[in-house]
Amino acid sequence: MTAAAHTFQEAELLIADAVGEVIEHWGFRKPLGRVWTVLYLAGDALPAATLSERLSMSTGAVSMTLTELQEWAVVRRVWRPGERREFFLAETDLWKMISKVVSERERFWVRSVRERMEQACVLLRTLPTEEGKGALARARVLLSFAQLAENVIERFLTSRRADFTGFGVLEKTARTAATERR
Amino acid sequence: MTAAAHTFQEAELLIADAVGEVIEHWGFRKPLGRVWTVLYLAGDALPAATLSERLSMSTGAVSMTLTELQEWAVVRRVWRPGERREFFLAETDLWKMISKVVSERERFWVRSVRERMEQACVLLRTLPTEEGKGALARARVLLSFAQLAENVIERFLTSRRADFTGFGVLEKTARTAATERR
DNA sequence: TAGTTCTTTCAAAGAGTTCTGAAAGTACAG
DNA sequence: CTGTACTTTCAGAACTCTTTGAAAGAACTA
Repeated sequence: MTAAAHTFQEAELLIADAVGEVIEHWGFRKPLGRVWTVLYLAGDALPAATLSERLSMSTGAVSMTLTELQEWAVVRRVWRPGERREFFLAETDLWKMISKVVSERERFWVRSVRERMEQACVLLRTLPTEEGKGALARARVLLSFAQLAENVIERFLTSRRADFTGFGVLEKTARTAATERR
Repeated sequence: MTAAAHTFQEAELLIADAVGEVIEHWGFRKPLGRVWTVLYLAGDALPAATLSERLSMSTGAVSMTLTELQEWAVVRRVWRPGERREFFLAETDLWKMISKVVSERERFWVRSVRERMEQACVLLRTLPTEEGKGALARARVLLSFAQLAENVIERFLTSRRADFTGFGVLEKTARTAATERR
């Protein structure tokens, strides 16, 4: 292997593992982030064997991971004329990917939390005791937090990027990237 | 047990489990959320035995959970004159709690992700190949996302509540009860 | 001091999750 | 149809995380 190829794979692994952590923090398995990252950085479709090699994963693990990534529409399968094996290509629109997960997973989850809190408030309202009244007041605070979260998600999904405009690193940096100085 | 007490505990468990899930989603153990919730809803200090009873947890689990909650300054220990056992009281300022976690945990974590991405970009800059240049461009996109996240966190911590003003369920309902401003 | 009551600790059990790799499945070429 | 190349599946292994409960510890009382 050339020195350049070695450097490339070092950087690749560094980013793959970082993304793996992020994605794990978000409730997915680490390998999903790692595999997606390798495909994303490649900028081109790659066969499963390459992924297995570069990330030291078994064929089984790669296969399962690619299946899951395709279910989330974050990777897609492509055919190469003349090639027998299949290639995999990463989705590149990050906002689209994030929206999809928020919309298909977070949304229902937060709603269920909010609903259970409402249900609990209904129960607490029937209580005449001092303890019951106090608990109701506090339960309502928690409920309002759940509602806040639901609102934020709803707005995010309609506005496509919530109110992150103004935090705007993206607008500037994504193009020029004057960031890594060392 | 009276009917009212039964209703109370049903509601309590409903909320405790919902909060447990939320907190688990946020990377903590479920029992932390459950125990905190019981204390919070009680609005008063409670002995460990009560928690163990109401949440069906072993004494050991309750003790460990309370220790962790105290480390996060989300519960504190209270001494009652004439009582031999100790009582535990929930912190009620939700924003304060959230800020603390973001500040002491998320902040460093996101920074480490961003740093690794910068490091990877530095490596990729040295590559003359087409593959290397393309990967660098894409790595910079990921880096800018990490920077965005870091910015959001930073702003959240300085503004105490990010730009959630305008999503404002909280202004109506919660402010009076939960959040006394600083 | 000894006795009582409550709390903490931690080794081991238990539960849950993820990965491996061999075998089965699929698809294509000759 | 048969052989080859590749992919998927899934039972079991390996691993991680959590909880239990008994014993040690601590704090107070008499």
